[in-house]
Amino acid sequence: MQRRSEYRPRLVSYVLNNKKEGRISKEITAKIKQAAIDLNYQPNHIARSLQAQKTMTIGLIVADIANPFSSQIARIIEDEAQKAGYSVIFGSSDEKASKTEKLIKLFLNRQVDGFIIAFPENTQTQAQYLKQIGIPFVMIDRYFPEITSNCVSINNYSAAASAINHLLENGRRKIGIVTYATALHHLNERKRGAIDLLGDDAAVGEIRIDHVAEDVAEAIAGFLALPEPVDAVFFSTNLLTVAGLKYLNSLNVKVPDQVAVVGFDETDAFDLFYAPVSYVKQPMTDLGREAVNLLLETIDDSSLQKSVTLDTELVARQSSVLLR
Amino acid sequence: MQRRSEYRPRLVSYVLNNKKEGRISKEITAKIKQAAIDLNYQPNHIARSLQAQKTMTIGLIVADIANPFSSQIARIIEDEAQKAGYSVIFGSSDEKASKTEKLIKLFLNRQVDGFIIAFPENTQTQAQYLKQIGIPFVMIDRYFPEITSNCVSINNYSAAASAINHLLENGRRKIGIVTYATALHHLNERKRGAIDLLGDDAAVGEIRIDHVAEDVAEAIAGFLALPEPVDAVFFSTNLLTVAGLKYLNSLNVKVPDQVAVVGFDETDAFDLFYAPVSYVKQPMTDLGREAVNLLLETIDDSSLQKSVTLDTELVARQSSVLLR
DNA sequence: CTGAAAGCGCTAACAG
DNA sequence: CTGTTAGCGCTTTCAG
Repeated sequence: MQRRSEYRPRLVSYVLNNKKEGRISKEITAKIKQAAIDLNYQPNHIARSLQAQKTMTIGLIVADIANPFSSQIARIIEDEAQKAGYSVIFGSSDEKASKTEKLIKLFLNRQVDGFIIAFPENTQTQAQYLKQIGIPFVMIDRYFPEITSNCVSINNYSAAASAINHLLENGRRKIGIVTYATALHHLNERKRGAIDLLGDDAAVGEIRIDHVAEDVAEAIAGFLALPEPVDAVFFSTNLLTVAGLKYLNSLNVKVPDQVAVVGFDETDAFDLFYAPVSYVKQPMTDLGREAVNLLLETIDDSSLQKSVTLDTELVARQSSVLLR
Repeated sequence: MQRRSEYRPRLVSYVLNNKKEGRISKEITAKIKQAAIDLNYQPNHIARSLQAQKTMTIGLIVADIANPFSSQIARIIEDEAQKAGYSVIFGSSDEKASKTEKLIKLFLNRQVDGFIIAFPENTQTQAQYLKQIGIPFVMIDRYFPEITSNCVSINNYSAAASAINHLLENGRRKIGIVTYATALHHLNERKRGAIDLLGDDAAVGEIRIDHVAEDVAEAIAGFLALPEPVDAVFFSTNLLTVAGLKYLNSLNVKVPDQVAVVGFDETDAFDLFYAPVSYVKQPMTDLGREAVNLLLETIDDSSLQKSVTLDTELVARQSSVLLR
């Protein structure tokens, strides 16, 4: 941890950067390297950051790092960033605009080189602010159609449509859709993708994010009490899917016999359900990788403006198979 | 983002620190604060860190941030750290000593004020090194009995014992134990807590961490092929529990009729299983909170040496109820 | 090729 | 009360 050496000034720069310019004789090079090892020299990244105006740090803002979707993405981002020498500092927004704003300020003060953010509702201002001050950032998962900026997301509309089509092809007639009551565009695209295929036949339950269990129960109870009860439910989110399955269990409704189910995102819970749950699988690895790469490109060329849209895969299993 | 003001030098220090010493007249105070707002002054945390020799950053090293146990802990740590003005930089060790070493070096270079680490196997050297250089750190979840240092963990021995006792009380006679083949002390304590109650009656399966599905299947198959087949299985980890349940499902073994199950740690999957799974519940919030608090205390007083051991709770549900 | 010096933005110390 | 200065550890620049 100590430094102090007879060669202070350019030693560090040399040892670390192998600079061509200002070449140093081979013997002194060796001597310096040896000295660095002997003294267990450890560069002070902070000092370097201050002078370079670059911290090699990415600020990651997710909804909640404890949510599997967020943490899986975080893991990929960690790995991908690390390959390029970047570290990741993270924060959870809890879907709150105010927390998002605080985290952005904080990370900005900490001089992160760029952001990867899953923006909550009503944070257009924050996105605009980042654009305005010209700091590199990429929106992941969520995005604002009215703000053109770097963005990595899935094709939400067709992802939902594929789930509904699958249910229709498997003989389901009356399909319930469970989604959040939200202004989040990506979720509304999922809703639209589903409804466009169903028209008036669609039953829609809109769940308040802070009353998930309660509202999901109410929505499904409503679906089942319809004159023509639903024979399938599509959930637009993993949390909603889990909540929905719990409620169906508590009602002793048989999946898929009475109600078929298609969920969104992957979780172990889907495998363990007595009828393994069909779901829309997001390309997590690609999402994370593309986000980091796009950010790094933007750090290099701040004028960049690119949108990456990835396709999903429908994993069909027992929870939605054809009725016999 | 720009600074530049007529009051450069002590403005910043004052505005930010509200220092008592070197008091400033009220009017100039107001003027300075106004100027800070007008210029949208944002302190440069990096510069401050360099001079203060303090980054207000905690390095968190977990096994894998994508694992729910890690990410739940990370979330608590984030919140708790934030209350004290700290940010969290994280890395996943993948249970590899080499990755752990790299991350420690990296975070050290980045001048973190302290570490919270879930040490993998064979990283005693790393822990010793941290002790030796005198940087504050606390071990979480995992620890080395031979290294006295700050540590927050659960009482693994009695946690496992409580699970076994519960199974015995519910009429189970032959209990299988599924755990990792590992040098990790906390897992071996769980094993010991279980075996001490069972003696020769225990059937033990030791799973290689990189062959979980395969080895779990083999272990359980073995349990069931015993002259006296097991009527219960205790899993020492959430990943093992999930793998075990999947395999039992594939065998069409009925839980709890044929085999009772107690798992470790919580996950949504346990709720959705047709027989909600009993499990040893770790006090996640307390674990995270204590870890941060202990670290902060150690940052204040580096001579501190404290071990916090927390108790677990057995959540008994249908997967292990009394046979009728 | 190698020393010396400046400066990144901040805070602490020391004079006015 | 307020202005000036030095220095955190690094890299870049400018002289030798």
